[in-house]
Amino acid sequence: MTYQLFPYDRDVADVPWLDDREQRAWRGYLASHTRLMGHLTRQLQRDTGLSDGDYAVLVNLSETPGERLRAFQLGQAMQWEKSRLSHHLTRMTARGLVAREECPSDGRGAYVVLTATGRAAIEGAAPLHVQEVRRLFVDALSGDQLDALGDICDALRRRLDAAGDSDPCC
Amino acid sequence: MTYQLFPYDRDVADVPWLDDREQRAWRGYLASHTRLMGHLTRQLQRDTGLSDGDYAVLVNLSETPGERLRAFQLGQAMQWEKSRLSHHLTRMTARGLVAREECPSDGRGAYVVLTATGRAAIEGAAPLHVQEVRRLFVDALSGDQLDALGDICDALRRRLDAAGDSDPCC
DNA sequence: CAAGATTGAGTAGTCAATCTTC
DNA sequence: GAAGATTGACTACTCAATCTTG
Repeated sequence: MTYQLFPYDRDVADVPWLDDREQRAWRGYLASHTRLMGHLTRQLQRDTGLSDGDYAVLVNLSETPGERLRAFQLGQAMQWEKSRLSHHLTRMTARGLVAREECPSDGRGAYVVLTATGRAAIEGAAPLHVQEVRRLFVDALSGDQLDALGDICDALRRRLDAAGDSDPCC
Repeated sequence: MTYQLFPYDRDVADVPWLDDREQRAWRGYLASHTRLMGHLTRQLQRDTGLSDGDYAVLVNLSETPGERLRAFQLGQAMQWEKSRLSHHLTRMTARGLVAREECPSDGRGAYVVLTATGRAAIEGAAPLHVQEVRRLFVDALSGDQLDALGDICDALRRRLDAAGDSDPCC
């Protein structure tokens, strides 16, 4: 199975290429995210032993009353495929960071629960992580830029909603 | 991914937490990127058989005079670890998308060259991909927003440069 | 049958060690 | 010794198939 050129089943000849302004925004968006997340990921792993995925799971659970979520809720919040989530939870369970519990109201379902170990891990990691986010993101931008970026990301999210983004996690 | 930040219910000494405006920008930045890239990645794979990584390699090569780059240049452009690049080039070579060539001026080095197959692949994929980028990104934003985002991403990269981002690819 | 979730196989990425050449 | 690059082992993600319950 290979590269395979796709037949032009859509009218793609009329799609205009990106102009300079559009290229600058798009490529800058991609490049800044790659570099920034690369830095934060390495910092987190080195200083706390947690991956980005670990951190995301722990944060979502810690923010919930009862420190528990149904697996599918967790998957939706993180936009993860269900199999990715299941595999990851298996690994985190083996490390003692989370636990699985049966769901009384739905026999198919499973709760994911924060353990004491998991709580300690996120409480230790969060301040270090926030420090880096502040240093490399928040403090690099003006207040106006933060607001503008918030608006931009909202617009992108609305567009994805309108486009009926087919989500593998739902 | 560091999706969200853990809200402490007690004061954390010396770590200024993110306020609402900062949280909105940071979480929006992460969430919008996750959703947008997820959509584009699936579209690219489904319609062209190329992964994000394949596409990035092919674009970088196709934009170069001679359609060739030293491996380390390619790695820097994409911010990839050298081992990741090497493994990926091995797979792309097996599929006939790129080829390796010896470097005359430096016996240690290797050139990565676009093949005719690779050129056909990127030429077929690019219009479809650009169409999606335009639909979900460019057309979702105003001209002012595109400029603002360009400025924001430049600021982020300047901060990373100044921070002496320790790069695994260099 | 649809939804929630898990499993296994195959593919991709990371880390450390290695090799060659400068 | 350092830079460019590759390799192998281990870990992580994707896709399709499966199982159970609603």
